[in-house]
Amino acid sequence: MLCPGPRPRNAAATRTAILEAARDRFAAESYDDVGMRDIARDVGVDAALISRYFGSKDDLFLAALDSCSDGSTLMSGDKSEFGRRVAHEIVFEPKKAEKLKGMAIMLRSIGSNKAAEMVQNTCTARFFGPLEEWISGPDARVRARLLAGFIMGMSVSRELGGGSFNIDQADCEKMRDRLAPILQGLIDG
Amino acid sequence: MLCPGPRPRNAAATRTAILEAARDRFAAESYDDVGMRDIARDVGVDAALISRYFGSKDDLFLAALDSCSDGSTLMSGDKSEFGRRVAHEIVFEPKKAEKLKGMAIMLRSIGSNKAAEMVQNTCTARFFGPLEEWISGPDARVRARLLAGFIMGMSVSRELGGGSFNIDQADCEKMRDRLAPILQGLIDG
DNA sequence: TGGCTTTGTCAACGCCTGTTGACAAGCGTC
DNA sequence: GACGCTTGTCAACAGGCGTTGACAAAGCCA
Repeated sequence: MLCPGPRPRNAAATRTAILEAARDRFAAESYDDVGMRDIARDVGVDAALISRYFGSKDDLFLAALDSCSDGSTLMSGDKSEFGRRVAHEIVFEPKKAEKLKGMAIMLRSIGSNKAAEMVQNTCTARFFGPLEEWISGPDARVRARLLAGFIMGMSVSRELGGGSFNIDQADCEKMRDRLAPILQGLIDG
Repeated sequence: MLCPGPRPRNAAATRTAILEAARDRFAAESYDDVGMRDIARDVGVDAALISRYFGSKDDLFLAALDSCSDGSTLMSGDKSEFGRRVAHEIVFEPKKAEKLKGMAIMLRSIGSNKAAEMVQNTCTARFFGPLEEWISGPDARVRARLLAGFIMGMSVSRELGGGSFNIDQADCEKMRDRLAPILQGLIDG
């Protein structure tokens, strides 16, 4: 998306472009691996401009995290179909789902000392909390934690497999069909 | 464990001490966050010595990973008790379990570009593979992936909660009791 | 047109990193 | 004791990082 010639003067558009680039970068690489100059290059802008618009790298990271849709989008739709729906997304639409970009960012940087606290706070406020409320019923907190753990765990498992589960289409369907009732069981109580 | 005065001349012991310190560091912090000087300070040695003994930081990381007991220790014991045993360890003995230190290292650094490939290879060779073999039966690969995902996911979930599940003792027991049959179900087929 | 603010670029700073080669001291052997 | 190998230390390097302040140019307003 880089164009020759000077960048048009449009602060709002530039700011948005930076934020989007940051979101993509942080969803694909860890906090430490993402450099201000990388993001700047994506946008076609000087790295100094990011500092001016967003303050520090931490602030940019938080802004990127906040700009993602929260876990509540995961909870939209029929509650009785949650298991099948989420299992399908996990197995067949790994990161295409824009709704999970926030989770991708958190998973990427959970290991980084500099980002851990920000990630934990965001996760509690925008993922664990809403999920727990939405589930409701007895032991909601326990079930929410198990649910969140399983969902994130499958993402990690795929990541550890090098970006895919390394199984064929038929096995993917089997995985989905095994996963769905487990997730649904945690929803139903 | 730092002593005043010069370090006694004992290459083997020093090498071992470096390896142990590296293992602990990498299990607690990401590849990027762990510095050669940090490890050196833990051992009470100069950072240059690590380079001489282990080559590069990558080599040290791999050596630390290799020195951990592999996933097979997770599979020791009665297969029919796997669910209860592992669920208990996950909930009540998070990282005390030395047997999971290798997994801790992998989880810490899975997000880092520089460590990702090493982690993926190690994980496949020493965790996914053995688990898949051990499970056996129909859809072993699918069940192994789900199992591994769930186990790791609970570690991530705890990490995202700031190092604990933030639930009381009674809820911990409930979590264990819900987790156990799910894991066991994946073992039994 | 002349000034003023906004928007973006550029060069540089200080800091931290992994790694290297020269140097010092311990220790066994002749 | 003198040699030589081993073990550990020290200082320095090159490279990358986030951030800063000075500067250039664009657009707006009088």
